[in-house]
Parts: sequence; C-alpha cells; structure tokens
Amino acid sequence: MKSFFITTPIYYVNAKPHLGHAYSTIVTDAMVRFHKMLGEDTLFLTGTDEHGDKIVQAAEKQGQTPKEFADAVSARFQALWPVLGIANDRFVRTTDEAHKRVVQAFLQKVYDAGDIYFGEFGGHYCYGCERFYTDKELKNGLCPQHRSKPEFISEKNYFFRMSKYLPWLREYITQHPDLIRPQRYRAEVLSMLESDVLEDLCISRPKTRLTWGIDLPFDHNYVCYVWFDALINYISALGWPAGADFGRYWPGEHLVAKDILKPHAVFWPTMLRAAGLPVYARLNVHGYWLARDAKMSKSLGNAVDPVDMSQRFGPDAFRYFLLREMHFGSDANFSEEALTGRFNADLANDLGNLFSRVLSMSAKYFGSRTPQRGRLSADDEVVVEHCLHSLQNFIQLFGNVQFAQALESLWETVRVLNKYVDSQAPWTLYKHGNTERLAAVMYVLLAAMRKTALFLWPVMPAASRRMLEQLGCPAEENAPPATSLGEEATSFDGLAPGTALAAASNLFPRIEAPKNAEASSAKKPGSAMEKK
RNA sequence: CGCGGGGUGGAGCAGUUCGGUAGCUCGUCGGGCUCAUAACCCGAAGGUCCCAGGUUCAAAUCCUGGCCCCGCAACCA
Repeated sequence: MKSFFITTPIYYVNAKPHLGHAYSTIVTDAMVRFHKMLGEDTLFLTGTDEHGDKIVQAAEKQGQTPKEFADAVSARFQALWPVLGIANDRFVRTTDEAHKRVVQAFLQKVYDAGDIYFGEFGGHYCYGCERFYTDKELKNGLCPQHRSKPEFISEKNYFFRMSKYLPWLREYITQHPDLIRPQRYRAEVLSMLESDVLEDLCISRPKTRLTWGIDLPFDHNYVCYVWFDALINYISALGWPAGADFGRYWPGEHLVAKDILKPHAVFWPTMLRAAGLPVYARLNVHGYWLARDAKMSKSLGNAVDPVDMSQRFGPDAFRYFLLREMHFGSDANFSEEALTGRFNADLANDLGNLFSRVLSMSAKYFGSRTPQRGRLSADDEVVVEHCLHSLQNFIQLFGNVQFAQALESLWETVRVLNKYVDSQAPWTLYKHGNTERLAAVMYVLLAAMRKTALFLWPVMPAASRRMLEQLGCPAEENAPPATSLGEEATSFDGLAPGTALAAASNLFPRIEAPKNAEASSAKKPGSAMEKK
C-alpha cells in the first residue's frame, strides 16, 4: 500500500493561532483526506515549536515558567484543529522527551561525522532586538529598528558545515524538478544557491544567554538553537531511528508558507544528507493571506481570527473559501465580503440549490426513491461524459496542489447539472407522463450529485457527509467514504435504484451581505446596494 | 546593479512554461423558466492584456529598456 506522510510546520507558541496557521493546517488536512480517498496509507503530523528566547520572554510577561506557557499555548493549537474539521494523526511538541532524544541522536550523528565544528561567531548585537545584524543590515551603523548602536559581541558556538552540502543540494534539486513546488519557489531556491550567500549554520547558544532549549549531547554548556531543534520534529514524530513508522512513512511531504522556504529547502535537506538520511519527497510552498493588499499582522490590527470565521460561517464554508480563493503558491486577499460572495454564489446558489431542486423533484415524481437508470439519451451521455471528465481533472489538479482549479473543475459539473435541469425540464416530462425519460434524467442528476459530494469530502468533510446522507448513501463518521476517487472518476455507477432519498432541505442558507460593505467602496453610478 | 512576485473589461482573478479567435466568478442591463434557497437558465454591454521598442505571417504570451505596486533579506503560515 502506498504511503502518504505529510506535515505542517510546527507552530511557534509565542502567539495564538491566526489565519495562516489555520490555512496551512486545513490545506494539509484536505490533502490527507484526498490521499485517503485514493486508498493510501496516510499519516498527518502537526505540532508546536516551543524553545527559544521569545518563549522565555513571553512566559515571563505572564509570570509563568516557559514550560507552563508553552503548555498553555500548545493546548490552544491542539484545541483549534477539531473546530476547523482537521483530523491530524499526531501532534509533536519540541518539549516532548522523545523529541529531545531524537534531536540529540541526530546532532551526535552529524557531530561524529565531522560536520559540526566549534568556532567563533562575531556580530553586531542589538539588545533591543535580541539578535545579530550583518553590516549590510545596519543603517549607518545603527540598528534599523531601534536606531541605537549595536554592540559587537563575539562568542564561540557550534556550526553545521552546511556549505559543504550546497553543491550537492543544487544538483539534487536540479535532478528532481518536482521536489519543490510550485515552480516559482524552486526557482527561488536555485537562485539562492547560485547567489552564494549561504554559509554554515550556527546551531547553538551558550547557556549563559539561553537555557530554554535542548542540550547539545557533546557539550552541555550549550543548547541547540532554532532549526536543528525544530526541523527534526518531522522525523522524531516517526520515532527515528528505531521506530517502525520511519521506514513506513519516510520520505514524506512537507507543507510550509513561503517565509520559511529557506530552512526547509536548504537547511533541512542538507541536514538530512549529513545524517545519511533520504531527503523528503516534496516541499509544498504556499503564499500569504493579505487583508486589503497588506500583510496581516497584529500591529496593523487586520488579523483574521480563524475561530471566529469558523463559528460564523461554519468550518466547511471556511475551508471551501480558503481552498477555492487562494491559488496555491500565490498570495491572496481575505475579506468577509469575498467569503460571503463565494458562499452565496458557489455553495448556496449553485450547489445547495441544485440539491434542493433535485431532491424536491425526486420527492414529487418518485416518492423520494432513486429511480431506475434506464437507457440514457445522447443529452444524458454528454452530461455523464462531462461529469467524469471534470472528476478526472479534479484528481489531477488537486494532486498537483492546484486546489482552486480543482474546485473550479468540480463546479463546472455543478453548473452543467443546473443547465441540464433547465434543458431537460423534468417538470414537463412529468406533466406529459414521460416516466422513462424522467427516470433517466433524475438518475443522472442524482448520480452526478453523489460524485460531487464524494469529491468534496477532502475540502468539506461534514457537508459532504450531509449531502451523501441526503442521497441515501450514508457515510461513516470520521472515516473517508468507502470508495476510491479513481474509480468514481471512470465509471458512472454508484447509486442503487430504490434507495430512499431525503426531503429537500437548505444545505447552505444564503448569508445576507453585511451592512457596512459600502464603507470603502467609492460611489459609482448604479452601484449595487439593492439586496433586500 | 541584493532576491523574488505582480500590473488583464466596474471588482477579484485565470491564462504567460510549449506565441495563433482574451477566459472565469462577482457586478450591471435585457429576457426565459417555474423544480428550487428572490434561486436557476439564456443573451447583451463593457478590455490600449502598465508603457516604449524589437523578433515573428502572428505577441497578454518571447527579447530589450523603462514606469508603478508588493513581498523577502529577521524563529511571523
């Protein structure tokens, strides 16, 4: 059985979860569900990153120990995922004892191989920022943030001999064109590798400055710093080196946002190489959600709270919007207006209404039973072909992380079905007593709707289940529908005649547009404000 | 010359890899249907595809130069 292991980044616990965390995790969840429905052996990992200066500071502010603070925030992340319909298999914390042991084993291995050395590290240190600046970053010799003169500090630290592996990495990425996707990020990494700006990686902090970290196994005066700790979560959660899951699931895929491209595309593969492990199978990189074309941030006050969105619009609609609106890899704008618009147009008008009208007719014409399929006309065959074709496209596109295009492809079918209802006019067939045609048309509609519902399971698991139930195809809770997407996209069967159907209901009640929508839009002649 | 992304009808976006009738959703206007959630279906209006050159039978797409936005270069998804 083919395996599919995928991870989100582990989230830094210095702040509460925001839209970006939600997006990364929702996308990963959708990918996992998709692969489950392809019949693969999936494993979905997420977690929290809990060491470092900032956690210590944040904890102090709250009057807590770093561990207490990390426990609290980590718990918040863990509590969020079910709310968003996310079903991760594992949750790793960098403060887990098991994780610490793996990090130490990894460090020791690389150290023994001679790729970690002790050296001098000097730089301009700004106490306000608590970080080093390079000469180029300084503005007139001053910290760009605080406009104060940084102190030149020199301290001894351990370094990972990353530079040694950069030529290999460049070659590897060249040989594996699909390793990093979308392509724009692969190009960026290659450009990074060619620009020659990458050096060895400082991987330690002296305990005199920082104690909240994992001890270096070969020098207890130092703790492991940043990426060597965090990145290793991806294999510590698999129980490397001895755990059976490592052999079963590695190499897997990672999903990250573009801001942490470098650590994942450069640090991590070279680390794996140095430890003698295979590189991950794929790195999926996405862009940012913007609010009115500006980056979301707490300071700008334009951050979006995923819990709030999920509660107000429902997790399924929220997930649908995120996957439909952003073209994976590019930035996209988030707004409630856009979310409302998508909801009403796609879910309420196109999809929900299709279910409503077809189920209503099924009740009227066939006593809410799936009719016999009968012989299909040329018109019917066209719809069937169109449907299967769009499902095949969906599989291709979704597998290629083109979620927006995949959903667009699925919606082509939804629109075709709505047109089909109009062109076939079942109410006329009914009036004329043309039961055979009526049965064929209704069967085609119901069967195509079932497929649509199935294919939506990765994106909208709860709504998918509701739709399937309405079609008399109840699905087990917390399990993928018992079918395979590949087969569903090649044959048009799947509905048993005589099955009881639900009465028509309102799956996605329209959302009334918010009253304050006019605030920023300039007055235009004939601008639409009539909604009542 | 630090690196990268972008500039396409009123709005938001595809399309640009491998040139060949400019496409989608929303919005606007007109019509249709009556199964349905004031929904659905049909039709129409609306575009110098940032600018200027170049290559070509043909450029949104390739090349050169320029203008304008926005990220990154910090443990921010």
